[in-house]
Amino acid sequence: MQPNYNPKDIEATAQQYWEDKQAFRAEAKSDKPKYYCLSMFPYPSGKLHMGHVRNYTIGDVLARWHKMRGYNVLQPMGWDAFGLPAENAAIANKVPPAKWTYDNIAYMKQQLKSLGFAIDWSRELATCKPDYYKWNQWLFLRMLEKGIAYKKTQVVNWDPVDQTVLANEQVIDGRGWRTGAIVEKREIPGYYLGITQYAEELLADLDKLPGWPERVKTMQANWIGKSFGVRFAFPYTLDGKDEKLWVYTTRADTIMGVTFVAVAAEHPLAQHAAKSNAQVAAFVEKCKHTSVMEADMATMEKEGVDTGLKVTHPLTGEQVPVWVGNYVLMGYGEGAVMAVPAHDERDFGFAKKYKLSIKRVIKTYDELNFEKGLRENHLLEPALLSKYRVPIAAGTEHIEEALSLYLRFDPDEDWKPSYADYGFCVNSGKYDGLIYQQAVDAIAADLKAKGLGDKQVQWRLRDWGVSRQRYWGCPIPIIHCDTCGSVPVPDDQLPVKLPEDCVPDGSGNPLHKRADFLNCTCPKCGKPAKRETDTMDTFVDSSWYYSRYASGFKSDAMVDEETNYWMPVDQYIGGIEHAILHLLYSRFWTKVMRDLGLVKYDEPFANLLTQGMVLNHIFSRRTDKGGIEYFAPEEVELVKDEAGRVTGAKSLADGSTVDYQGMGTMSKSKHNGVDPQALIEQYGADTARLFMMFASPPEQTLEWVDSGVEGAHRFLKRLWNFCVLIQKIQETNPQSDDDIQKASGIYGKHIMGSPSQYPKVARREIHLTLKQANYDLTKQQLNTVVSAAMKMLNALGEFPLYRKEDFEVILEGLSILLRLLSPICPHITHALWRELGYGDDILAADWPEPLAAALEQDEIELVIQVNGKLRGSLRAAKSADKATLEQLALAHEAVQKQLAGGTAKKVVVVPGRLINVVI
RNA sequence: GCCGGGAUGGCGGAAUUGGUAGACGCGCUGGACUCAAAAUCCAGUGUCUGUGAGGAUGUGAGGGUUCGAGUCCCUCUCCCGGCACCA
Repeated sequence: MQPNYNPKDIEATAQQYWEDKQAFRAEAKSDKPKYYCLSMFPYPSGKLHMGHVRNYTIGDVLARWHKMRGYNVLQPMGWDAFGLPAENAAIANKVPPAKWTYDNIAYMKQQLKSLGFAIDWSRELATCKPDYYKWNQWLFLRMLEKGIAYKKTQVVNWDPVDQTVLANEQVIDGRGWRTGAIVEKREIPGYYLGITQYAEELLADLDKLPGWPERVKTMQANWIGKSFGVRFAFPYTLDGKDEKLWVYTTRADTIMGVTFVAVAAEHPLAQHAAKSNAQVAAFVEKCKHTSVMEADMATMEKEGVDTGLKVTHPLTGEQVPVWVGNYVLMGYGEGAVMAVPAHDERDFGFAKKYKLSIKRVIKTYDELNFEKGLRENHLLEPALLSKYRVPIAAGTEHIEEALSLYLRFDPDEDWKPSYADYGFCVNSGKYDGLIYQQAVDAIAADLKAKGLGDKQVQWRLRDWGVSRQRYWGCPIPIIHCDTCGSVPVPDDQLPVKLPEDCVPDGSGNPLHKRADFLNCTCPKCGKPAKRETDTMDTFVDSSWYYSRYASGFKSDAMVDEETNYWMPVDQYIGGIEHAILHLLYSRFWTKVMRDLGLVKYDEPFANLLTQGMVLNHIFSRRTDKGGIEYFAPEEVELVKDEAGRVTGAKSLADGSTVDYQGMGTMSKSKHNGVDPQALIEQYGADTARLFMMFASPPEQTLEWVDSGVEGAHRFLKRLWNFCVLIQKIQETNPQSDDDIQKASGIYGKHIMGSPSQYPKVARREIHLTLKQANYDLTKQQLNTVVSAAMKMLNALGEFPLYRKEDFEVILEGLSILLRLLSPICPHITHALWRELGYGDDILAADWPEPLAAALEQDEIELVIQVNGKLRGSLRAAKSADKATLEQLALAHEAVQKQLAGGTAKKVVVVPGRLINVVI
């Protein structure tokens, strides 16, 4: 055994051992229960960053832990290899995205291997390979046949200078990131996948996922957004023709408070008004430059203009003005909304801004309760006043004043959130007094009778637009023929291969210039035709890779029967940022595959662990052109205020000022990723893994700091040194108490306390800590598993070897410690397990379980509190009953001191824990 | 803005789910070893107060429930993730 811990040697040796034994190859034939452990595959951005190390170490710990507990484990790995960064790299370095991507994969694969992950590399895949993306195309064609895929117009960001479509990420404050040009909205045709056809099932099946975090299920449910409302129409006459303006609302109870209607700029009514009204025309034009992003839509200044047109209120018959609003989107719902300024915050602000009338039609339950509470109590109670936040002195009798303060509805003042609360109708004619559901029922019935509307279920979820006007993606298998229109590529001509030698230059899709790709013959009529140049959203690639891993990689089928053995994934691990889109798309894709008879499962991921993001500082600066550039944290010097908070930064290169953007996810595009390579080279993979797991629990956001790496490494060195010592003692083959004392160097020295108690205490500590660690593993709280291993080493190291049998306690404890630590630090534990002669392969060892006999104790310590404050403690027999404990506590000097001769009002005894004396 | 989550010493975090707040580690301070340094080992370390035993105070802010609140309830502040073309 080497006297010093040398991670380079032992890690290489351990990895070679696993390689030789093909230790992580998964076979679908097994008597053992299966465990499919999957970490989200990486985008090959160039180098791993700490988020990857965190993600894959968590997965590896769980995979190895299950392997040791007797499961048949599959842990695969691959590459989410299509995407925008490859094109950006091509623009910057003039290298084809394919070459850049394959080089990155090679480098990152070697990085992953050096971390010692228990991956079955025989199942590696890359989504940019034709044998993979062929099946994207094949399934897309099946969806087309079933009417799940279809074509319609989509709105995109258009950079007028580069003449190209921009991703949302590439639009900074309404301008193109490279050109600084003001971005325009453009409508172009594109393909959509009908995920809304599965909305009901996607929502309902969340209940079949007990192994998912509640927060993720809540987010998905809110995203799908099932709502029960009323769709109805405002009739109007235009150019002598009777027309209807349709809207949808979930608040039909407020319909009598409608004072205007707002339509999108692209709505036919707005378009009509624009023809004769220059003001409307100008506004419609201006709306072309508003953002397509929801976050921008929600925060931007709400603006509008009166079209001068009027529609008829379907129930009152009143004439209602029609406005164009920049906050109404043509693509969503009807492209028009009813406005009830009294009970909707957005409408309220809009009405006040443009001096439109506000009509109150709802009185809330709170108002009713408040009024009732006041009248019944006569006196104003503080609790009631504070609950309703009425600024009036408590205890007075000014009931009418309090009522007027709370009940006052004043459109001249600011909006109050309570205006949007549910309640009962007022100022609503025949509907007065009806509560929400009654009012909605009555109003829907009346509208239906007039043929102007009905109840309708609506979803927030929209169909999935999959067309991307980009080169580095999976080609959409469509051929455009002048005679036959859009024709699907026949199955036997799949895959439509993407040429791998293009170099994008930022001005549109290079496929447009590739005659060899573009020109083809129409499969229907045989005439010359053009290929579709749009490629698929990369979320398509990641929507089914898990089922491909789990199958035999057949060239003649998307998946095979093996997928039904491994699937669903038993543990999926990935960043919380994927909580909605990726996970929802994957669930949808699985259900489509199931309906096509390809797979037999409804849901792809049985258990989900959402890893917290690894954050680092973000620094950026505007370029001369108005675009944006990012600086890596190592390129700048922080500027801090007196409180030590980061306020800005300076470039180390030229001392110029750089903007501080706060903390954010490590990413290639923001240049704030930390490469683990230096860490691995200096300290080894085990230290990197240990530190990452110890830093915080998996689900928690982690702000990157590397202080503490030393500590993790120190622990491994201490462990190594301790094992060296133990091996030396072992080699002396001690036969007596004297032998063991001589070997451990305590012979003839005085030992404090009673040496016979030490092994018992240490052994209990080991088993108790193991119990906690095993429990933490089930909770996937891995940072405290590391603490447990540290505690065990502390316990073993503190304990003097006095009797011959004490050495057995050490050997037992050490075997527990090594096995517990092995999923986190597989290399060092592999080496030590063999060195100390426990066996050949720690992976084949049984997982340790705490022994009841080691945990037993007959006396326990109880805490004594007086009025909930800690005042002392006492030792009592484990079997002592409540009355005995109460007597002991009352007799305790600390309690006597507090009582000062008085008597206790009450004594609370919590068995095994504490006694609280109330005086 | 909307949806979801978070906030505990100088720092990362722990707390058996309402029962001893600060486990474990980092950092810092002091000491041992050394010609010296590194490494290693030992001791201390929330804050205030006290020579000391001790006392007071303390889990983002404010209020509430309880014998007892980091944990439950209400209100607020700040931070992070997502918002449909980053992946």
